[in-house]
Amino acid sequence: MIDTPDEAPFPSLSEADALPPSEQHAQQYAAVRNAHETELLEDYVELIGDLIVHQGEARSADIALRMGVSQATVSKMVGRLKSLGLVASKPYRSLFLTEEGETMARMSRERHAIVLQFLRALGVSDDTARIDAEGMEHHVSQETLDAMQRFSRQRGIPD
Amino acid sequence: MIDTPDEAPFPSLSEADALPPSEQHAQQYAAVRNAHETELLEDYVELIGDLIVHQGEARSADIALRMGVSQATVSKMVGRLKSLGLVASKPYRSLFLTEEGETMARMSRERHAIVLQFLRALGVSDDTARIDAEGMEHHVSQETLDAMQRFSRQRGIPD
DNA sequence: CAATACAGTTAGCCTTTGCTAAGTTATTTA
DNA sequence: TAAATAACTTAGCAAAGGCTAACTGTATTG
Ligand SMILES: [Mn+2]
Ligand SMILES: [Mn+2]
Ligand SMILES: [Mn+2]
Ligand SMILES: [Mn+2]
Repeated sequence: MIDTPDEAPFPSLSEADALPPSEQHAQQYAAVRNAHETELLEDYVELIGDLIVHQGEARSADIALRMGVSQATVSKMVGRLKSLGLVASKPYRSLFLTEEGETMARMSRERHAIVLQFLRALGVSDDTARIDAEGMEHHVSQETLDAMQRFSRQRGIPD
Repeated sequence: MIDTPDEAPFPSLSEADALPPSEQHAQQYAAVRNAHETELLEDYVELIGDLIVHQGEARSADIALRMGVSQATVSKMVGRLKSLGLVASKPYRSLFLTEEGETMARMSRERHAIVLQFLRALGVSDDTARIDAEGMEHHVSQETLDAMQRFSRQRGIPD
């Protein structure tokens, strides 16, 4: 049997980091699963809000086009958004955000903008920054957002 | 009908950013959907590799504990990993990574480490950095990884 | 104003990712 | 070594998020 000392004589530089305690580890994954539950809702309400601002109204066909999914998929998702009280609409008519939907949209938009600006300030190209921000935004805590904002303000491109 | 000028006389400072062209916008969301398809696979192989290194073997019960899911969920996922050729095992025995699994685990682990180190270098606390890195890692392009690594090396905590 | 085109919905299918409950195999210990 | 415990698997269920095909309603326009 190979001799396994209780404590290494000195820590090797190439030694891999130890695993975190399992409860903490589990919490990491739980936070990710949690984010996944609201991600799409956030992107939908954000997009609906943006369409209302930029095009005057939010129509399912536009959402489908911009999301890159079928209209049927949008229709089903809109049903879910309505049942969650985030969106209001009459059959065959365009979409509106409820108060709650507006709030979620505003928060998502702000968070999205912070992440995007941060990536640009880091030196990432615009196209890549947009792609990465679309996914990263949902996995960024307030603490990290604050750090990003500090960084952007300090050495970022103005505006 | 309301008069809509072809071009605004001058850009307002508080004007919201225009929406990206719809094809580009759709590509952003497509990239996120794409990342979601491999995310869990990456976390599983990474964890299996880590367990083998740190505990000598990877057992389903450990994975379930660390992932924070039921053993049944792990069992089903392991079936998928095997069918994808990432994992090998005999019924009721512990798990091994195939060559392909090792490769995916190594890449995931490296990417994960870059993101984690970067967040710490940005000034984010360890606990938060771990949580955010677990989700962000799957949505970070090579270009962004490079930028993160540059930043960490330049003003990061050494090691 | 009728025909057509466009927009929205519904039905039915699939995959992924989770769960619980019940069974099977392996390991530990009395 | 038999019983008990722990580990693993299987079956069956559900929700989320995709799809296509078929249908219904709205808007345009000849
Ligand atoms: Mn967004
Ligand atoms: Mn997004
Ligand atoms: Mn990881
Ligand atoms: Mn992860």
